[in-house]
Amino acid sequence: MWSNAAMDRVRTDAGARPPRATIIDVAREAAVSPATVSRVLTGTKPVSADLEQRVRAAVNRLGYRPNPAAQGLLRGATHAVGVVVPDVGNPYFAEVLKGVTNAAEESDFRTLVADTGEKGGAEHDAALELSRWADGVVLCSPRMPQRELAKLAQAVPHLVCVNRVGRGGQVPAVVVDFEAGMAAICRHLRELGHRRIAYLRGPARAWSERARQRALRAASGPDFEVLQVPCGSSSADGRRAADAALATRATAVMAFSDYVALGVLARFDELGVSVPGDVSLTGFDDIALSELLRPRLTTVKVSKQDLGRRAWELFAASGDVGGGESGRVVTAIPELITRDSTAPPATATTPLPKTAKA
Amino acid sequence: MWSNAAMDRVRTDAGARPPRATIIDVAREAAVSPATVSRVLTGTKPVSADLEQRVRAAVNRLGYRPNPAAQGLLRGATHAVGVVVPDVGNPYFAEVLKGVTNAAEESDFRTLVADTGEKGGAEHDAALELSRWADGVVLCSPRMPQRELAKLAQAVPHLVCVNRVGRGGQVPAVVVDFEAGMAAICRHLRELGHRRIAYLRGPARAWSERARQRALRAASGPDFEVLQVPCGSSSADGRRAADAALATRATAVMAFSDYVALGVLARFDELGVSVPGDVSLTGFDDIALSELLRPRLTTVKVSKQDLGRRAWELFAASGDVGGGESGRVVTAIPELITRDSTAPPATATTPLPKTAKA
DNA sequence: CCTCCGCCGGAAAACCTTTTCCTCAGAAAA
DNA sequence: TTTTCTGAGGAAAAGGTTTTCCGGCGGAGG
Repeated sequence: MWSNAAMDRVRTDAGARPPRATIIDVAREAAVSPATVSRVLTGTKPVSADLEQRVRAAVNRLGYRPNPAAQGLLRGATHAVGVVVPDVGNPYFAEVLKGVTNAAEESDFRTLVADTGEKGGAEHDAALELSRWADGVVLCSPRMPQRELAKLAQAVPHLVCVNRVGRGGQVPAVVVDFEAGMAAICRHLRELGHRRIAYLRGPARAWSERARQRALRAASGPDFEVLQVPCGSSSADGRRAADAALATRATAVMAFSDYVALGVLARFDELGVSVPGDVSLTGFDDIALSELLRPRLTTVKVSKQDLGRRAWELFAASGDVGGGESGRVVTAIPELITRDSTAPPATATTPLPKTAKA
Repeated sequence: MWSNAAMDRVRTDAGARPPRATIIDVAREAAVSPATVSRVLTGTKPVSADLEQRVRAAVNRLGYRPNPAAQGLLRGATHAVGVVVPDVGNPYFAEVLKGVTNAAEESDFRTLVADTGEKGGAEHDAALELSRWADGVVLCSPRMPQRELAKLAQAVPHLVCVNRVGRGGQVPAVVVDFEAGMAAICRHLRELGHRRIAYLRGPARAWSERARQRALRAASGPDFEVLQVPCGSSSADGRRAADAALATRATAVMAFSDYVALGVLARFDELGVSVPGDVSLTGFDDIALSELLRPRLTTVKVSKQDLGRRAWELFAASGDVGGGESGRVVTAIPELITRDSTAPPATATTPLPKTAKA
C-alpha cells in the first residue's frame, strides 16, 4: 500500500513543484537590480525610501522568501543546529531537545534532530551526517566510547556534548553533577536508616556511571552497603531488573533514573511489594511524571530544558576566537526532591538517627 | 554569563572555521575533473575503474563530504522534512516525531523540528518558515482554524496534517478515528453499568472534538448521560479539571487523553478518591506510561509512531503527479485496551461514594 | 564656476555541486 | 582500411543569493 515506488520518486523528482519566486523576479517586478532587493531585505546598506518601498511591495506581491540553500552556500553557514538523541520517546531527551529548540529559535536557528534509536554505533554516523547540514551538533550520547568521541570532535566543527565530558574537558559540554546527585540520595537514605541498598546501574558504558560509582564508593561503609544490580536506562529495563533488586533483600532501591524507576514501580506493584512500605525507591532527573506517580518519587531534580538551553549557548559561544579555547564544561548541580517513595525501613526496629558506627 | 555578544558573533561570523575541502580540491588531488568526482560519488554515469579508484582515495585523504547547500541549490530540494509540534515534551508528539524521524532516515532525509510551545498563533509561522528549509512539512496542530490551515496548505508545497483534516480532505492527512475510539470507550463503560459519565473535553478548538462529540451524542440516551467538563490537553489541565469532574457526581470519567488522565489520577489520589473503586477513569492514545501507572489505565490504543511514519509516507507519495490528486486521508482505527482503571460503578450496590458535595 | 567627496545603485563575481553538451578515442562493421 | 557508432571524461552552465567593485550623480567647499 505504501509503495516504495512512490518514495523513490520523490527522492529524485523534486521539480514537480511550481517554481518559487526568486530574487530576480522581485528585482524585475520592482524595476531594480537584485542587489538592491538583497540590500533592502538584509539591511546591509541603506537604500532610498522610494526604492525600498517598491521592493517591499514587490516582495509581498510575489510572496518572495529567500532560498536558504543559496544563502547557506554563500555564507558557509546554515543557521541550523543538529541534535543527536538516543530516543526522543524518552522524556528526558525530549526535554533536552525542547530546551535546545527553544533557545535556537530565539536566535532564529533551525533545529535538526536525529534519533539513533539506542543503537550504539549509529550515533557517530548521525552526528557526522548532521554536521554536514548544521553549523553545530549537540550530542546526547552517554555511551559513546571516549576514543570515538575524540575522533568525532575533530571532524565536527562545533560539537557540544550533553552529560559527558570528552577529551579531558577539551570539548564543550553541559553535564549534571552526577556525583553530587548520588551523594545526596545516599545521604537521604542513610538518614532514613537504610543500611542495605540496591543500585540499579545504567548501561555498562554510560559515561555518568563513573561519577555515580564514585559517590557510591564514598558513601559505602560497614553501615551502608550498596549492592550493584545491572539494569539499563529504560523503564522496560527497570521492570526487568526489579526482581533482582528485590532478591538482594535491600531495604531501598536506587534507580538509574526516574524513567527506570517507573518500570520498577510497575513491577513492584505486580509483585505486591509496597513502596515505601516494604521498600523505598529513588529515581534521578525528576521528570514531570515523577510528581504525578503514586507514590510520588523521591529523586534529584535536573533541569533538562536548561541542559539543552545551555548546550545551545555553548554552541553559540564557540564561534569565539575561531574555536581557540573551546574547552568549556558547564556543570549543573542537581537538587534532592524528597517525596513519598522513601521512608524509614520497616525492618529496623528503631530508625536510628544518623549515628555513624565508624 | 551567557552573553548575547557571544551569540551575536556566531550568527554573523561563520568563517572562523577552517574551510572544508570542496569537490574541486578533490578533483585536483585526483587529477580529474570535478564532473568525474561527482559522477563517482553519485553514481550517475559509469567511470573507469582506474579513475574511480583515484577519486575515492582522494576523497578519503581529504575527508571530503559534499556541501548540502550546493546540492540543495541545484536540485531544488533539501532532503529534509519539517515537523511542527505543539510540545515535544508531550509523549504523544514525541512518539509521532520519532515515527517521522525514523521513516525519514530510512530514505536518507533529515528531520527539522519546530516546537511551538502550545502557543496557538506560532504554528502557522513555524510551518511557513520550516517550509523554506524543508521539502515538506508534517503539521501537528490540532487547534489551527480551518481558514488558516487552508491558506497554509497553499503556501507550503508538501503539507501533511496529523490528526486533522483540512479543506474537506484536500490536504493529505493521517488521522485517528476519534469517533470510533470514543464509541468504544462509551460502549465499554455502558457495559460496565455506568449511566452518568463526565467527559473532560480538550481544548476548545481542537479538531478532534467534533468527532468525539459525534460519538458522545450517538452514545447518549436516557440511560447514558454524558456531562461535559472543560479541561485541556495537558496533565496539568487534567489535574485542574479533576475536581469539576467529581462535582458532576458521575461514576466514570473519560479524559481527553492519557496524558490528561495522568493529571486526573494524581489529583484523585490527593483527594482520596480511589480508581476504579470510587470512580472509573479512561484515557485516549495508550501512551507508554498508561501501562506503567497504577491503576493501569483503560484506554484506546493508537500507534503514534505509525502515525508519524504514515505522515512521512504521505509526504513521500505526494511527489506523484506534481501533487495533482494530492487529497489523501489515511485513518487509523484505535483499539480498546481494557485495564484496571475501569470497573462497574460502586453506586449499584452501595449508597454513594465519598464524593464531596460540592 | 570647478573640483572633490560621498553616497546610492547596478553589474558581476563568488559560493559548490550537478548535469548537459561536446570532444576524442577506441572498437566494430563494411 | 575506412567509416560509423559507442562510451568515457572534460568544459561550462545553471541554480539563487550576497557582496565587492565601480560608475554616476548631487552637494559642498574652494
